[in-house]
Amino acid sequence: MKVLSKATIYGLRALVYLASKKDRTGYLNIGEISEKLNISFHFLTKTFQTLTLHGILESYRGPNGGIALKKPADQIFLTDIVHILEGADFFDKCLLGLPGCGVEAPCPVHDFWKDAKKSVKHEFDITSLAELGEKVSDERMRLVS
Amino acid sequence: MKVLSKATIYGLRALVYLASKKDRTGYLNIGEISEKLNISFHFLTKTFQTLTLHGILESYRGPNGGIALKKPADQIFLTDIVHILEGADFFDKCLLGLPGCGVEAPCPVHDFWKDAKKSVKHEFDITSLAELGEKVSDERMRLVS
DNA sequence: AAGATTTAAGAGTATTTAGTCGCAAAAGAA
DNA sequence: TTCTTTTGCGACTAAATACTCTTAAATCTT
Ligand code: SF4
Ligand code: SF4
Repeated sequence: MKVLSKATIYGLRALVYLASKKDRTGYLNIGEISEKLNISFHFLTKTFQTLTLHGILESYRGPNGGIALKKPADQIFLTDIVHILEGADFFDKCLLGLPGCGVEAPCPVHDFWKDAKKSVKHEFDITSLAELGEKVSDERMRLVS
Repeated sequence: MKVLSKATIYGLRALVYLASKKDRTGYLNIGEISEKLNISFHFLTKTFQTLTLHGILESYRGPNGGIALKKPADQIFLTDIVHILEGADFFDKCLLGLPGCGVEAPCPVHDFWKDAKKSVKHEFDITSLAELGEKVSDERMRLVS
């Protein structure tokens, strides 16, 4: 049950890492993040650019530059990230790949799939980067293999 | 939230179609299925071969040959299909792509993701091809765009 | 036995996703 | 001004996924 692309996975891991460093002020260096989380620097940079473009991050070039969350971490939710990195229709996809999920005649798995999506979406809606960041720092959950 | 590959999607659609034709006896022609469901013949054939190899289907060559379910449709569940076509670890994947889901230190989304997977798995466990096939024939739900 | 039908199998191609590289642009430091 | 640091951006390469095509093997029909 792989639901997220690598770009989204890396972006999320990096954002949670960022949120877990809430004490540190200023910008966080992308090179450092990519090293700590063992993610390709250039690949991560591209994802960050997308997030910057969409108002999740703020970036700054030059010495001591880097990225920072543009809003408080408790105001950024998984749904926001996923809609940006996977597309606005992320939660509107048919399990059987049929077009126009929900709008036209439903496919035979409709009955349970619409509920499953709804419940996952709800979790994504209420889970903030702040919450995940705290879990990482408090309960030493891992972000890296 | 795309969770299934095209091979699995086509395979499932075809199996449900097959189950919906429970009145028809003998083997069902792959060419007919691919035409009715608008799926590439050769692509579908390969998926069917995998399913035959794993005891879901029975195939027969020559005139009036084709495929048929090897077991009654109410004894084949979505979990069976998905484990064959997507891999036995289908329900053991980390949302953040970390290895060893559940066995080692969990990732920060563990709390809700393990429940989400469990509940989807439960639905896959109890949903049979017979059930889906009946929905297609009785309630004219669609299997094709 | 010869020919037609239909699945099996494997090679080949195209598209998407993932990852890499090089250089331009912004900003600070010397 | 010149050099260094660091993000922005586009081109390039690699790998995985999604098809497509050709030929072989099994089976029936005549
Ligand atoms: S059925 Fe469920 S999955 Fe298929 S189209 Fe309707 S909502 Fe989407
Ligand atoms: S956390 Fe959830 S998703 Fe991540 S490894 Fe543990 S169970 Fe898997």
